[in-house]
Amino acid sequence: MRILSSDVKSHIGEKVHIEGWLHKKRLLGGLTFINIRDRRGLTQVVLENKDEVEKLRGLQIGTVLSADGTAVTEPRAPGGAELHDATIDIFVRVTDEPPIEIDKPIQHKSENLDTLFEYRALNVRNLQEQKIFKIRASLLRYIREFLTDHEFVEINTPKLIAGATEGGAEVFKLSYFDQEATLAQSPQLYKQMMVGAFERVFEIAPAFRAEPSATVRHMTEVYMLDIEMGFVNSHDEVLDMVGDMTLHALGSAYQEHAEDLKSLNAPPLVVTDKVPQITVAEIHKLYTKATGTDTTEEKDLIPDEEKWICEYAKKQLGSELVFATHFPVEAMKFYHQVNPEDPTTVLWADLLFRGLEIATCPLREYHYDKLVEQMKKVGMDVDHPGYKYYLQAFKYGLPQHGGCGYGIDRLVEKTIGLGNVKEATLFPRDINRLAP
RNA sequence: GGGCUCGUAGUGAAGCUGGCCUAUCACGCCUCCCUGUCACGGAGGAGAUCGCCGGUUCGAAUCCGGUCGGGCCCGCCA
Repeated sequence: MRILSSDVKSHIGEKVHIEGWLHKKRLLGGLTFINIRDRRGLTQVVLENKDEVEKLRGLQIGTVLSADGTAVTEPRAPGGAELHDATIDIFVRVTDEPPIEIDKPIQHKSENLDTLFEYRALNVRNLQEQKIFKIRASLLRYIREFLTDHEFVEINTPKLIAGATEGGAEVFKLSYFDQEATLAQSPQLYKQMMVGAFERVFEIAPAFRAEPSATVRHMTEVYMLDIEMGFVNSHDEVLDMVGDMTLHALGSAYQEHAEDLKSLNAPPLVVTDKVPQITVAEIHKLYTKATGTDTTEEKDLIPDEEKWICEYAKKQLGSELVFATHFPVEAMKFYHQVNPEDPTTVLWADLLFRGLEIATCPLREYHYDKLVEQMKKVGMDVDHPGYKYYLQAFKYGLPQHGGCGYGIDRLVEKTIGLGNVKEATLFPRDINRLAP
């Protein structure tokens, strides 16, 4: 019966059987230590019998094996327990020398990220590297937990779609039998349609962007959390939901992974009970005053401004999370709702975290006639199959609604304090990389 | 797409104002020694036509041109 590494200490005095990968060997002459890795971590096994050590001759790290031995308490052992009088049994012999070392910190210097991804299948065997993806899984779990608790229904929408969905980002085109199809840049239109059925929906899925961006914050395939909620009376209701969800996910992950985050040099989390809001116009004003670079004419926030306002929010407001609200109407998308109290702005906010935009959270235009008008204004074909089914939902009744498009990769990157969104992604896709 | 920058054993780096480079170091690998290691330690060893092509030169890892491949910033970006 196999037991796992973390359970060895609860079987002291018993003969136990463990299975895993050879993670490290240290031969000290008459005494040999090996570390066996399983899904929980490492077990130190002591081999004193020369025949057992000889079984490992020529075998490399990664060899799959089992060990049978007596679990003993040993203060000198990592974790306080280890296996003695062990015999080993080899399952899979690995004789090729691995191209990278996995028992030492994995290089994350930007110049070496290419090597990181080249050997991704191997470097996630590094215990530190694994933590990134366990934390990612936890963040997703807490997000699902929060949304489910708030009566959101998780949906799945198609990624193969007919023609252009919207202006903006470039789409990937592909042949679909005798038609042309595109890969979805976002589930935007579908999630809005589903408000008509479920009121509250969310989806966690990849989105595809054919932008030739070569930066530390862009990929061509990104994991998006999309949320949409109906019957909202104000933009703040949406921002509160997204803000509270983020606080729940971050707070819980920071608690669950306190040690992991510390060992990854993640910065301590500085947040308040509610995510503070600052208008874009105010940010431009503050930034211009502080740096001398005039951004008051910009319609969006420039990258340096995003960094600056996050520093400002942390120092002045005690929060590393901040909403930049009221984007100017010049930057609006056809489905955004113009601010009824100030037609020069739209009810659209971006959630910024540690210097980076991680979510965009607008209130939608929900009146059929107004929406059609806004679409026609930007030259969209409302009869195109990409839009006509979307408009059906509005024609037959959608309440006021809003939501967000939320970059999961960016959230993970910033939570851990990594420098590049690709480091938070197992198999990143960018202009140059399509494999592994 | 524009600008800048980098390419040297399996990995990470040094050398790069030309010759002392027959290319250095660390980790990994191989052999041997070592009974408490945990980035074990010690002795020895193998492993690189210095991304590729061409040029300048008596001589190129080093200078020049081209090319291929990375990276960073800007732009683009539901």
